[in-house]
Amino acid sequence: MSDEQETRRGIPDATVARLPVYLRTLSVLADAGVATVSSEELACAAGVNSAKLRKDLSHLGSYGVRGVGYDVEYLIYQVGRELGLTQDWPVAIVGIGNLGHALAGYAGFATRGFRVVALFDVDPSVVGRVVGGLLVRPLGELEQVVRSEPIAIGVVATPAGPAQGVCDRLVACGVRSVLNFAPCVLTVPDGVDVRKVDLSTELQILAYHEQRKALRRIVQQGDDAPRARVGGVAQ
Amino acid sequence: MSDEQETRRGIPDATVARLPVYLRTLSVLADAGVATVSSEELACAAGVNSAKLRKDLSHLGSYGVRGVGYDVEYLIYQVGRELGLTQDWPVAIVGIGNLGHALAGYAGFATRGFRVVALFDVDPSVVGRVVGGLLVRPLGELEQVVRSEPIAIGVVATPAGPAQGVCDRLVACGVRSVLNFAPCVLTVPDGVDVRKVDLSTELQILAYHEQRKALRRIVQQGDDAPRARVGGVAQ
DNA sequence: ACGACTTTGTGCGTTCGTTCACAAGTGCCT
DNA sequence: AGGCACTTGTGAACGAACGCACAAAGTCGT
Repeated sequence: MSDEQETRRGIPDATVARLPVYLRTLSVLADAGVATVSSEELACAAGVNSAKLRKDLSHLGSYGVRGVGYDVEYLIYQVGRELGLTQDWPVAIVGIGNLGHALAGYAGFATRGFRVVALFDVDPSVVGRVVGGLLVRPLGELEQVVRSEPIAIGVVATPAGPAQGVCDRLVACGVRSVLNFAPCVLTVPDGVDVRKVDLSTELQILAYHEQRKALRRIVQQGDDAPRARVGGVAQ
Repeated sequence: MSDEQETRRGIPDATVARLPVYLRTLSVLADAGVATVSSEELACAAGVNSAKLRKDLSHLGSYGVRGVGYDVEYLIYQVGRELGLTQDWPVAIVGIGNLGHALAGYAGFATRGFRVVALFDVDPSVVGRVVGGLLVRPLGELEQVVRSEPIAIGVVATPAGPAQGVCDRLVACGVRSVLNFAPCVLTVPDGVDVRKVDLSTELQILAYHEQRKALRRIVQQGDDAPRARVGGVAQ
């Protein structure tokens, strides 16, 4: 695929989802003083197949050197640039409960171009307090603040009930990317991206596999004589 | 595919990942007093294609009635059973910082068979405090506690540094499912499942798409003439 | 300068997931 | 009883993603 096409069409979603992992792995290597890394080493550290890693990186361009590997610093720069981390992304968090509190103080935000610039809540007992060095504002000021300081990404950390309403208001203010921690599906117009982070969902997926593993053990025990094809069960 | 095969081989990962969403959507409907729902309605509420929803549900069995739809209560029971939510899953959280604090108090845990039974931290200023009704224990007691009250799922909410060590200790105690909030890749032996929740990754994915949208707007505006090279981004 | 060795970038077959489209089944109304 | 309107469950086509395997391209030692 030509570079022109690549730029126009974009990178496969599956690849984009892995780039942050590569980036973090690379940062660890850089901090350890590693200057060059092969796809095999990097893939192993990132927990993926090396061919997949190479194909992923090839979507960004040809930044490797055959027989040598990738220059760590240079690759960090290229991946970061592709992800848009060379820019500054102002973030607003709505809903400063337990989770919002944790998010406001999360160091990971600051490290990579993300800057929390505003916190909002409806609860009068929370409004006015300072969390993570920022004043918590009443939700009513959302429109005004977002207009004065353009917000790129809105984080919804409210309960499920008010989440859609908050999201609608964010979108109305021009926010086109939303990170949703509320346990519900958010509906947005075309051109707006939503990603959901759901602790409960993850736990339930783990529970499914856990149940499966328990079941398999039982089958294995009681399955001495007849049907011996226990080995074939594994994924 | 026969039911026998289905039970043995399991349900596709992509389907398992959506079941919790269906379950929550169904619960909302049930609370609203809805007795019966069609695949089209449920799919819309859950934000997926109706054919996909039907195929997903068909993996659990034939629980729909043609011409009518699905019985909400019955489907809730079946999905919950498939996910293993009829059982009780004891959960331990390691790392009671901002995030661990939020997790310990998260209501979503309790609602569906998950029961937080132990909290651990290394920080002496946190150990001994009561969070979400539970005493925070020193990390040294982990082995002892996990043995006396079998833990099904371990939640790692520590910084990246100690995460792998904590994970290893959990696995050594017999924990076979880990939910990882630390920004790093956890390596575990076969038979252990790990799922990662990463706020920073999600933000970076949003940033990528946000950058893309911004770029596209620029191209659209300045693309009257021949098409100069798009922002010179790729090279 | 040259050959042996290493590692990238990618073409290709395979697997997994999504979507369409429709036959088969169900309830309702006449 | 029979026809009609509606909905499920699924075969089949399509598309995305994965991983193997290898040629191309580079380094390093002699």
